[in-house]
Amino acid sequence: MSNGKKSRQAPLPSVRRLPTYLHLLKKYVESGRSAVSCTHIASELSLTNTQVRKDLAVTGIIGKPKVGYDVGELISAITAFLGWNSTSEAFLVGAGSLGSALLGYQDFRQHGLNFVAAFDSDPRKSGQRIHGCEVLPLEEIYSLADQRRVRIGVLAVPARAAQEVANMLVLAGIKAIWNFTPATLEAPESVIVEDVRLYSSLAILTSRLSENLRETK
Amino acid sequence: MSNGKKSRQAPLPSVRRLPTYLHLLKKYVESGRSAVSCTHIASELSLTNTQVRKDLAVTGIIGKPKVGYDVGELISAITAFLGWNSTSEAFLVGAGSLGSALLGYQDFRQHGLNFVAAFDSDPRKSGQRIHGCEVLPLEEIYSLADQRRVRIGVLAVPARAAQEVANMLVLAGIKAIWNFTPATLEAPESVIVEDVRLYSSLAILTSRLSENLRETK
DNA sequence: TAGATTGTTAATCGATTAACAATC
DNA sequence: TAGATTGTTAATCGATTAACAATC
Repeated sequence: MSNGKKSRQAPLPSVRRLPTYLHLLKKYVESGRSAVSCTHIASELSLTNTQVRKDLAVTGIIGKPKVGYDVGELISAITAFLGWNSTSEAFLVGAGSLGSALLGYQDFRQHGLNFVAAFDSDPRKSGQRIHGCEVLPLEEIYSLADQRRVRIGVLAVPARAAQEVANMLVLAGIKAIWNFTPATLEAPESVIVEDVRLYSSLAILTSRLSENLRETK
Repeated sequence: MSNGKKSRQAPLPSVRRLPTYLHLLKKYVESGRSAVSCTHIASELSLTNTQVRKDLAVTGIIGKPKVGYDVGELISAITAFLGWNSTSEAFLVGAGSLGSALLGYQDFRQHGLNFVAAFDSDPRKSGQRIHGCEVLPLEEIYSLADQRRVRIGVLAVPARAAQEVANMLVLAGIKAIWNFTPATLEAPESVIVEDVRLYSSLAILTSRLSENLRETK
């Protein structure tokens, strides 16, 4: 039952590591380095060279034995693979302090994300501009999503409002939701939901910390 | 060569999921539910019941066949396991918009993190208060870290300053670094480094999105 | 009691790591 | 040429899932 368009999905752990490689490679460009080997990247990031090689392979890059990879080519390959060579229009929902901070990330535009408007349920925020982005009442999501072809919704509302706002985004035709709330969202199969899970990261930190403290006691 | 204090480390993926369970359980408390089964949690979060059971087991909780787990007990067990039943003093470094947003997260105090001061290299920010937290010049890290027993450093500086500030935190005797920058940090074995990796999350989102767009074309 | 659920052992799956031939 | 490095196949490792006896 071999399906022709299977296209061998890249392993998620590999995709997650690609931005780290990209960050390192950009430093190399600044320092004038033009080629780099997996061995070198691996030792820099405390990984194994085989892992780096496999990760880079998912982007389709081809290296040269004995030389390694061309830094510029590698940057292009990763950037293209991640879809960071073009931008998608995005809405921010929830213009609180986290939301405002996200609007201020100028770097997002170089990483596929272009905020075209922000929304907030608080009427006092309507009409304000945050980092150059206009804040609008929630209800205007629908008309504006139509007008601009907005693909991404960034969710930075309080957890209890998350599902309701997610529903609105889906209804507005958004293709992907970047969820900064701790809520687990329900959405149709066709809509991509990516959870940031800040508290998962904090959980790792604090559980290891309290483990250490127990040990040294 | 069996080492008595091996203590069978909990799998990281399990630890990452615990906060999600906790979030759900707290909603149950509000709605008055007092017991819950793995099957129920699993269907709510689109996981398998075996996975939920294994995850909960790492906290040491014991359930009752036919009944499930007591919601209150389960909340206590997860909270204790993650070290969220007490707080550690924390420094924020980098009082930009992201840093300010983090200082505003009141919820962190319920999750083991208590900001006692913020630091920024910009002298114009010194003396300001952000969400009740005083902003101090970077150099004062050392004296203040001594004074309060500060365990956690939260890094929200620009990537190019990350390593330098991390070094300062280590020198100041910090036990764990929560790294919001995309930089890969070097630190002694004994210091816990937990990376938030916002761009890894964004990479998953945009790569899946551009994959979808290619398919529908 | 019957049936749902726990706790645990075994099977499966996927990612990481090791090994090695091909190459410039 | 010799040696470092790539690309790829095989072995290992750990996490997820399945199976099932014990239990209230």
